[in-house]
Amino acid sequence: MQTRAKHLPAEERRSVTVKAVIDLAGAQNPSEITTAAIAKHMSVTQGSLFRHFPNKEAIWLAVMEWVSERLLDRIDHSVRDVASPLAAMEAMFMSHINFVIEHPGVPRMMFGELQRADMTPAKRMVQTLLARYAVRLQQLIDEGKTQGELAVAVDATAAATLFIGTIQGLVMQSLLAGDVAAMRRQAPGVFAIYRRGIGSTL
Amino acid sequence: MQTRAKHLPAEERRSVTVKAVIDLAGAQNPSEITTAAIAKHMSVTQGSLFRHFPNKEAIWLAVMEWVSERLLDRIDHSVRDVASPLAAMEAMFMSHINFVIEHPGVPRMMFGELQRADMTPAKRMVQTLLARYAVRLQQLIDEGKTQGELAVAVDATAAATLFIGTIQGLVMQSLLAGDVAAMRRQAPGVFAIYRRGIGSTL
DNA sequence: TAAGATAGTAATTGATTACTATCTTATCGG
DNA sequence: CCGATAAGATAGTAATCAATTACTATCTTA
Repeated sequence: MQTRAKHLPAEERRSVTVKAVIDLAGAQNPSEITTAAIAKHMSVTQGSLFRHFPNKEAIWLAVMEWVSERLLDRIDHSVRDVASPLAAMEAMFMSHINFVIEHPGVPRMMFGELQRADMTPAKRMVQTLLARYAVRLQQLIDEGKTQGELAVAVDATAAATLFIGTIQGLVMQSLLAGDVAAMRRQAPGVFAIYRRGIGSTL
Repeated sequence: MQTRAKHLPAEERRSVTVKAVIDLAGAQNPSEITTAAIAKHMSVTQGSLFRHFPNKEAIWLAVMEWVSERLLDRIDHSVRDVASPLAAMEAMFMSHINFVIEHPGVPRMMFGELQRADMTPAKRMVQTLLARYAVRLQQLIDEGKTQGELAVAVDATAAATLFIGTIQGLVMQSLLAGDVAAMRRQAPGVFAIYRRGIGSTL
């Protein structure tokens, strides 16, 4: 049969490619995603991918750019109009969790990219994303301390590391259970412990 | 020149192979470690590996068996003779961190194995390891509650998830910084927040 | 010390990988 | 409506992968 793939404008095709990679990463080890698998998932021949990307690395870079924009947008939007720093951190946490539930492959891709030995453009993009993420966290932590919501004695760097780790722990748990939605169930309990750990009041 | 590799007993050669994989995993994405790279790292030809392992998967299984034994031994030993459950958890945490610092590839291998789509023997071994780990944690948490060190209101499952996540967060941070030893510096601060989050007293 | 068992090498296998050259078809501006 | 061009298919490439082969060196032991 073999129907020919729909003729898409280049930009749109690139966007579809990014989406395909994110989909596939939700079901397997991201570093084992082949260009053939990507092409198959979007009903296009393998060779045609290279009409829109110079090489595979460029595909990964595009994916991480997509992730950076969407994730930062999401958490920024969730934090807006939340006066309390602690409540803002919780909103940031939950919106991040929701993002991961929608795109379970994302944390795997980021972790996988970070452990590359060589410094690829995609790896640099992940580092930049996490740096920006950390800036937002530090800011909220500082505000929380001055407003008295957070214990002044709290190590801000450790608090930021643990915030990320909290999410990583939930991701690991969802991998273990083979159930992504388990994250949403466990998230409030986990954050409650974290909040208690940094909060000023008991 | 090419000196011939030393003639080793099979068991010893398998042990050397496991060590080689763990070494390599500390420096690159574990899922991209080839049999050729393993062989080269232990100064043996690629094909000779298959004298001692039926296939690559069997090598991975052996590695995860090694990890399971050593890690559980380490944490069990660190917990022994510590009366306070909370102090025991801290000892467990620090010995785990030390294990990871000695073998930075281990958490990457475990995470990578967990996200395999198919159920490989190695993946099952990781699941078993984490299940045993969780048992030990739950036990300490329960003891902590009965002894009054831990807040009874704490969600035990969430506390276990966060314990693992705390370590994952430190691993991620060390990947970002490209500095494994950074884990040891940050570990106490991170655990302090965790302890405050589950402890009964402020 | 002869002979079998064990552990190594070197070369090659088919499969799979990212990538490319060439041909074909769809889309769009004048 | 037509020609230019963008986007697709087809069919290759060299490199690399895990695994296997035929053969050799080195232990072990009767």
